[in-house]
Amino acid sequence: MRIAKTRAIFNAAVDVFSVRGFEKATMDEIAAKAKVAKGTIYYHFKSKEDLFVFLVDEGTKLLGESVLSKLPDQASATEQLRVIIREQLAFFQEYRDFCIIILREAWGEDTRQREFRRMLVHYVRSIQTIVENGIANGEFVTSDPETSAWSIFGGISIRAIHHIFTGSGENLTSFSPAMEQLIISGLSRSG
Amino acid sequence: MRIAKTRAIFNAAVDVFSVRGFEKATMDEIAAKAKVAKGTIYYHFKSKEDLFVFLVDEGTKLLGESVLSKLPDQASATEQLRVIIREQLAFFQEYRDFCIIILREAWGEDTRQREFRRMLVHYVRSIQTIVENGIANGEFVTSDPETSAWSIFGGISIRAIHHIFTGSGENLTSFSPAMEQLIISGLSRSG
Amino acid sequence: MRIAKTRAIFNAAVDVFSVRGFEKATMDEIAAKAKVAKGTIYYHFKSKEDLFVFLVDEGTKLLGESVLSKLPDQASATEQLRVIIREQLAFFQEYRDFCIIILREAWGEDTRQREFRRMLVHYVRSIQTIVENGIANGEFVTSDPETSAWSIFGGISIRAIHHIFTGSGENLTSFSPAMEQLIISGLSRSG
Amino acid sequence: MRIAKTRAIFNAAVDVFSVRGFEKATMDEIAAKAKVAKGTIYYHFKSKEDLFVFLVDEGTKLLGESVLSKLPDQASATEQLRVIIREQLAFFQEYRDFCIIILREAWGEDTRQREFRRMLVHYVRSIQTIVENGIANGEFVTSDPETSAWSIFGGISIRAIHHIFTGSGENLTSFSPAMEQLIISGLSRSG
DNA sequence: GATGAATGAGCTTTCATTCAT
DNA sequence: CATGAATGAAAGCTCATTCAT
Repeated sequence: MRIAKTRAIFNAAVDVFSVRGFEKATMDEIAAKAKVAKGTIYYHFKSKEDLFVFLVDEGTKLLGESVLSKLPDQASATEQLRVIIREQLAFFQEYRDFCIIILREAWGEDTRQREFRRMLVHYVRSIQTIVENGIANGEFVTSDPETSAWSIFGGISIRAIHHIFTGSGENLTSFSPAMEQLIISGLSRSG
Repeated sequence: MRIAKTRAIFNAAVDVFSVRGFEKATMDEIAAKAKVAKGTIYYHFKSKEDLFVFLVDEGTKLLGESVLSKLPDQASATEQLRVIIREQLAFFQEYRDFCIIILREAWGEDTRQREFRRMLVHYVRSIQTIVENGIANGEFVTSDPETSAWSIFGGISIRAIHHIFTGSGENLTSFSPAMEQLIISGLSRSG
Repeated sequence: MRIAKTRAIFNAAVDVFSVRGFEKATMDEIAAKAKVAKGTIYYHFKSKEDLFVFLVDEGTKLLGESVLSKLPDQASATEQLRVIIREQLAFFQEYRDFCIIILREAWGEDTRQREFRRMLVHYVRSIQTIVENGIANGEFVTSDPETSAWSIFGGISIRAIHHIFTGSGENLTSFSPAMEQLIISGLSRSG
Repeated sequence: MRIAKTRAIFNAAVDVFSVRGFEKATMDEIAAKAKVAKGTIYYHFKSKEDLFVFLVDEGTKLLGESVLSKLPDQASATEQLRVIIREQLAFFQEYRDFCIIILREAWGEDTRQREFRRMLVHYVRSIQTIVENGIANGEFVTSDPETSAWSIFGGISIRAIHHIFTGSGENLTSFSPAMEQLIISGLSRSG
C-alpha cells in the first residue's frame, strides 16, 4: 500500500509539475490527481521541494539508464553517438513531462535547481566521454569536447521541446536522422 | 521623466525575473530595485504579466536585431551561420539575464509563454532561412532545415546557460570556434 | 490612518492573545476583531511573533511606567513598597489582559519568551532596588533582596490572576492592604 | 506491560509538555520520546487533552502529598508554614517540569485549564487553612487569609520559575530561609 | 503622474485523530 | 494490545492588484 500511494503521488507530481512548473504547481492539485489527501503527500515527502527533488533524481536517473543502457559496447564512437541521439529522443517521446521539467526547472540558484543541474551534468558527461573516446581513436575532431557535449544535449532537448509545444503529433524519433547527420557530419556539403 | 521611470522598471524587472523566475519575482522587489513605488509600476504596466511580456518582446527583438544586423549581406550561408553563432553567444554574454529568461520561461501554456515562443519562432526562422539558402546554393546538406535551425539555436543556448551557472568567468564567445566547427563540419573527422 | 490601524490591531491582539494564549490565537481572529484584512496585519507587523513581541514590549514598558511613575521620590522604602503593591494591583485591574499574558507566556525557551523575561527582569529589578535601599537605610531586613523582589512580584501577580479567573467582580486594589501588611510585617503577630 | 507503557508515556508527556507547552507539544514527539507508536498513546489516553489532564491531576496530587505529608502534626502554624515553603521549593527542585507546567498552563478558560485550577485551589486551600489556624491561635495576623495563601504560593512559584529559567545550578531550597523570613516576619526591621 | 496602505484569495505546512491490520 | 499510514481541517504567511490621496 505504501509503495502504491508513493507511486500515485509521484506520477501525479510529474504531471502537475510539467504542466504548471514548480512554483505554480499546488499540492492540492497533486493530491487530487493522485487521489490521496493532501496530508498523505506530507507523510511520504517532507515538502514540495523534497517531492520535486525526488522526482528529478528519479527522472534524471531514468534518462541516464534509458539512454546509456542502449549503448552498444563494442561499437564506434560514431555509432554510440547515433544511439544517444536516437534514444534521448525516444526518452523524451515517452516522458514528455520530463523534457519540459528539465528545460524549465534546472536554471536558477535554488537548492532544487542546483541539485537538478548536478544530475544533468552527470548525464552530459557521458556524452562528453563518448566524444573524447571518438577523438582518442581518431573518429572525431573537436577542440572542446565539453562544448560539443552540451551543444548536442541542448540541440536535442530544445528541438524536442519545440516540437512538444508546437509540433504535430509526429514521433520525436523521426528527427533522429537529421540530427545524427547534423552532429556527425555537420551542415557543410563537403563535410 | 516617463521614459526614465519606465526604463528603470524595465531594467529592474529583467534583473529580478532572471534571478527569481516569473512566479517567484515580486512586484515589491522590482519596485525596490527600480526605486519607484509599487503603484508606479502599475501606472506604466497593466500587470505583472504585461510587464513580463513587454520585456520579453523587447528582449527577443533585441536578440534578433543584435544578431541579424551583423549578417554580411553578400556572404556565403556558411559565413552567415558562423556570424549567427558568434553573435548569439556575444548577445548572451552581454545579456546573461535574457539567456536565463528564455530557457526558463518559454515553455508552458500560459499566455505569456505562448507569446514568448511566438517571438522565439520568429528568430529561429531566420536561422532556418539561412540553412535553406545554404541548401539552395549547394553549400549545405540536411533533410530537415527546421530541425537543424532549432538544434543550432538550442545547442548555443544550452551551452551558454550551462556556462552561466557553472562555468568560470570566461567569455561566452570563446566557445564560438568549437561550435562553428561542430555545426558546419560535424564531429566526424572525414566530415 | 496608519496609526489608527496599528492601534486597532494592537488592541485586538492584546485581547485575543490574553483569551487564547499565543499558540491558539489566530491571525484571522485578530484581524476580525481589529476590523482589518489579515494582510493588513502583515503590512504592519512582520509575523505573529513580531506582533506579540511588540505588544509585550509596550505592555511591560507601560507596567513599569504606570507603577514606577507613582513612586514618591522622598518617601521611605516602606512607603515606596506600599506604592508598588498598590499600583501593580491597579495596573492589573485596568489591564487584566496583560496580567494573564505575563503569567502565561513568559516561561519557555522561544525567542519571544526570552525577550519577555528580559523585560520582566528589568521591572523586577526596580523592586529589588527599593528593597536594597530599605536595607541600606535600616528599614528592611532580608538576606536575599533578589528573592524578596521576585516573591513580591510573584505574590501580587498570582494573587491577581487567581482573582481574575475565580474571583467576584471585586476590585483588585482591595487586596492591597492585606498584601502590604504581609510583605512589610509578615504574618507573625510579633512581626 | 500496560503500566510500563502508560508510565513511559506519562514521563515523556511531562517532558514534552514542559518544554513545548500544551499547544506546541505534539503527540508525535511524545510517542517518540516514550518509544511507543502514536496509536498506542490513544489506546491509553482518549486524547491529548485527556493525557494532559491526567498528568496535571497526578502532578498536583503529588505536589499536595509531597508537601503536606511533611507537615508535623503538633507543630505551630509558624513551623508548619516554614515546612510548606521548604517542601514546595524541594518539590519544584525535583520536578522542575511541573513547576513550569503549572505557571504556564493553568490560566485560561479551556476545560483542561479549569480542571487544573480546581486542583491548584485545593492545594492552596491547605496553605490557607494553616494561616487561619495561626490566626485562631494568635500566632498570625492578617485581614485576608486567602490573599495571604495565594501570595505565599505565588511568591514561591514565581521565585522558583525565575530561577529555573535564569538562575545558576543552585538548589531551589537555598531560597527557603529568605522566603521564610519574608513571609513570617516581613521585610520591616521592626517587624 | 506617482504613491503606498490596504486587501483577500490562495498557498504550504502541521498535527490530532482514526482505523485496518 | 499495539501499530503507523492516512486523513483533512486549520493556520501562518505572501503578494498581485487596487485606489484614495
